[in-house]
Amino acid sequence: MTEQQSTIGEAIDALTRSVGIRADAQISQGASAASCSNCSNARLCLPHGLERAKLNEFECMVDELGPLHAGNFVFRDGDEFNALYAVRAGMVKTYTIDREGREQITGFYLPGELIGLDAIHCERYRNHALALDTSIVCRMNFARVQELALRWPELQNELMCTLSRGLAETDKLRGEYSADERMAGFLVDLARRLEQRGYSAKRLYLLMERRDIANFLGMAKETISRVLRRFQDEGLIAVDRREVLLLNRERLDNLAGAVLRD
Amino acid sequence: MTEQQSTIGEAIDALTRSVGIRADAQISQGASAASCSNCSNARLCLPHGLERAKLNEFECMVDELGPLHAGNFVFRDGDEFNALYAVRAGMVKTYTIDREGREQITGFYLPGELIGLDAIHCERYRNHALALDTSIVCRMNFARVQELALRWPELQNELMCTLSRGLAETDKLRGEYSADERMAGFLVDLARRLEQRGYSAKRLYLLMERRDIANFLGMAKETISRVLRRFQDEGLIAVDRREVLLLNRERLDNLAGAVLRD
DNA sequence: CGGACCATTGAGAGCAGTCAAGTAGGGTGG
DNA sequence: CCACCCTACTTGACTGCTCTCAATGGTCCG
Repeated sequence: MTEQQSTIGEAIDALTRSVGIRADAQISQGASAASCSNCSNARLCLPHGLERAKLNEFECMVDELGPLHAGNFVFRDGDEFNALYAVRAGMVKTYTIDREGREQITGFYLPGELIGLDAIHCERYRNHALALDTSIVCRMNFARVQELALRWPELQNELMCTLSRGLAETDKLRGEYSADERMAGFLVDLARRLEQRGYSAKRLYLLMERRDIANFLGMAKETISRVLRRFQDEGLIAVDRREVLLLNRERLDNLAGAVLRD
Repeated sequence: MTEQQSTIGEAIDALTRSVGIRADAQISQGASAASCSNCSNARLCLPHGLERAKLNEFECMVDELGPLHAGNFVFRDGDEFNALYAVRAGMVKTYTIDREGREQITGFYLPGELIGLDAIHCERYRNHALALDTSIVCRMNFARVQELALRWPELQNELMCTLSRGLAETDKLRGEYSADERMAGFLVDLARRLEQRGYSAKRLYLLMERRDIANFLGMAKETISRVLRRFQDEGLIAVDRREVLLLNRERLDNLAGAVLRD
């Protein structure tokens, strides 16, 4: 692995160094005890709102996995469900493969976001989860999470709020939107989430390929190209391969408004 | 209100009679203590899995509201969130109105299904909930549900499973499907849910108008008409206004397969 | 009977998909 | 270091599905 080009990639390198893991280590997907107390994502993640003592107890049941490299799986569709995963660094995409072999991307996950919530109600994961870049994830045994949630009202509440937020999010994507609206919605949503995590809200590095974005948004990859080009011609953004600069956030927000409904 | 024409309507009448409420009462939207122990939806609803003693305690905090008439609101977008609602009888649709005044339907709810889950993470309901037919709903104070969920692991689990199931459901609707696939998906989904509740899986009475179905599925109402007609011409269904007979379930399941992903 | 509302049907337009060709990096091997 | 290839991306031409607009038909009411 050579120099990282992405802001996210750079951040991962910094992070992995800080926890004493070399991002370019060969096959080191070992598990080690996590430290939620020191994690900068804690306020966005499941243990959000836990007081110090509880946080210390909570992190005992969290294992840090990684570094995963681009293309490594966190879990696969059909695997037995027994843990939620939180992204600690990097980016993970989830997707299913239907009977006809067609891929359907269900989400892109940033640090602090939980993966596997949709598997709680059955015993198996319902999609593949794949690292898009060098990533670290935290495994949280769900049975133990549930035990703690019985003892700590704030944890129970956080879990339910996270699930509820997920429902509200996906509700937004109903309805028919133009390619422009979808694309703007995607960019603005990503920018906001990155901003929450302390990254630049103006400069996005898309770790996924156009085909993935297209699939996620329900359009053809050629349309992604065309829309990005038009956005660029209109001065909304500047595109250089996978790097996107948001130049006119106001108009983008406006376009995205229909989709994101805020 | 004259003779009910729908199977659901008839069932509601029967039900409302059985609980001593006249369905055609004028403005009787009073609340009364509910009886989950005697409710035929219990196995599909939140108290699913609770033993007798707990069920008795659970139902103490449940209020039955109704009968609501078609067009009555259960709650409105922006109302303070403090309770989940379960449909006891009838059908409820939920929808939002965006800044431009456009309606976006987010769901149709059958007996035993929970409304308001997406509001848990904020203090306010995020959409309007409106009875499509004479309906009875059960109000469950959420703070008290949470208290009970702390004491009863099976209730906590049921809540999380319900939320998780909701996430998995909405994930299915991602992706781009043809008008035919969407329509078939809608019909098959409805048939399955009615079947679970003991209604005919072959004969559907659509309580909502074409415009609502169109909106929900992200298509034009004219397209709904055209697809239904074509389905009829091809012998898949028989349509008489809002009544739909499913004649070739296998081919419908097949068409729906892409959308429902089973 | 007339009005309101919903649904159907037809004609035409447009957005986005498909197919196909061309471009550009990035990586690999000689 | 260069030639080559592979993959991702872009761009163009054409097609087609579904939308929009508009007129008509049905049903339920008063």
